[in-house]
Amino acid sequence: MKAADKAKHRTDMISSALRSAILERVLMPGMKLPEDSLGERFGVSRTLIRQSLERLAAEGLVELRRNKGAMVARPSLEEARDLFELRTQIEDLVISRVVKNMSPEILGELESHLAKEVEAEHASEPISIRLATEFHILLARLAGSPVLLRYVEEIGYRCGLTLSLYARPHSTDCGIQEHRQIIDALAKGDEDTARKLMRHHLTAVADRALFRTEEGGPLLYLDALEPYAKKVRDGGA
Amino acid sequence: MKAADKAKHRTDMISSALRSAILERVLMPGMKLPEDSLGERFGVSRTLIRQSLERLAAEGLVELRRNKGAMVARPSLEEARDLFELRTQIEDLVISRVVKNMSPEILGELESHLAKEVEAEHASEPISIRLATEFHILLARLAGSPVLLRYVEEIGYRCGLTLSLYARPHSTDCGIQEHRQIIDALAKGDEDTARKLMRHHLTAVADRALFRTEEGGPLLYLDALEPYAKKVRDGGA
DNA sequence: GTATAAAGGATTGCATGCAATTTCGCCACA
DNA sequence: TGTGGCGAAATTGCATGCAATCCTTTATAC
Repeated sequence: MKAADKAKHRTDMISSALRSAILERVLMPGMKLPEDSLGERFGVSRTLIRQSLERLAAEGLVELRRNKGAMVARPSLEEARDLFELRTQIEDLVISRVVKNMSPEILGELESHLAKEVEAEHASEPISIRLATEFHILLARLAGSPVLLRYVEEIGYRCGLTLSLYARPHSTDCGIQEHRQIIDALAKGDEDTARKLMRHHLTAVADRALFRTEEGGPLLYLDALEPYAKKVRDGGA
Repeated sequence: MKAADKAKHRTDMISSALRSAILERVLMPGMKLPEDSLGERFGVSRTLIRQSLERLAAEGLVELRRNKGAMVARPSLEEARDLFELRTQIEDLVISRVVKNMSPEILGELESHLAKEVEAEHASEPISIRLATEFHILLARLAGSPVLLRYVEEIGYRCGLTLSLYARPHSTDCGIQEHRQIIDALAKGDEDTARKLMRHHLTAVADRALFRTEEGGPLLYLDALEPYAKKVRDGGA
């Protein structure tokens, strides 16, 4: 039996690449995602592209209109509100589970991630946004419930997408300072404080998403996602 | 523009049919789901079957092992516990939202569903199980959050699947009496009581799933799902 | 000049074909 | 009799082809 039994395969890699491209704002909301062009760029046939798009559609990152192709989702303000509200409640569940599971290893993982965030603070904005999102996902993983993890991932991704539509450009979208405080509260086992901090943190992020840019209709598809495609074609991790 | 713009299409219908078959215990956990046979039975090609299976796999109803085909999921006891715990917490969120949205129409929908449950009480067991599951889903719909609805659906389905693995056969899996009480509490706007009742209700269901049947390996695929396939082939709703 | 209709091009929906992988049966051999 | 390996059958992974649908452009009528 190969060690690569759990090898992620091409569909997974393509999905990940597209997801990253969306979250890092290389693919903006409203952009069309034609199967042919994507297939050509990733070096696979439409079959795999279609699978990936359907997966992303299930996550709410892509809109899939019948006979009219896929495009990066453009969540409405109403959906966005719903999403952010649900997010605070779901992450409440995460917090209480992480407090219950708290251990040195867990603390270590959190610290290690925060270090990465600090390091990337002055790097390119998309990367710091991604790391900020991944902080929440790491927390969810540490909560120990696979299903909860999936939900936090999905909500987190969709909130990220929403921010790229509605948030003002220059917001440091997730305060590193706030992550710091949350970790400290968790380390002390202070569930209540951690909860409050998380709530405040998420509310702050949501509030920054208040006024919209009102950018017009569907943009044209941009093929500057070469870096994403390359990884997939090379079969790299 | 056709009125049938939102026409559910074949993949949706097949997914629904398979989901029903799983929840109504026509397809038991561990059964193999070969693309060919299913395609033949539903009158479509493997392409659509594959799409459906992937969708169900995303919901956790189907396990999809690489190069080894699909089978009805066999959730472990650990997963089951996780699922039931998460379920009570998620449905807490549902309760408080429904209380906030309470209105005569909503009450009407609840009553109307309960009537169906009462009517089917002495009908075949699979149908009453399905109706019981749908009570929770109806509540989630009335909560007004599409994402929350999806999560409740998924968790509910998976819990239903779990019950078909671990629960004793003759349990009236969801007390109609308990649904009755929950509706009453909601009607009075008594969030706390409704929450407690729901918690108790779900715990009761989960507890019935304590001792396992320990049925062996993967069974053989049964093609007695003709009724499900027929609807799909006829294009009926 | 505007509006409507028809033709052409582009894109998706679905089926099928071929190669790769796994599984199962069979036979040899200890 | 039990075990190991080899080969055929079954099944999935992926690509491609054709038909159906939608969008765009052009031509024609008012």
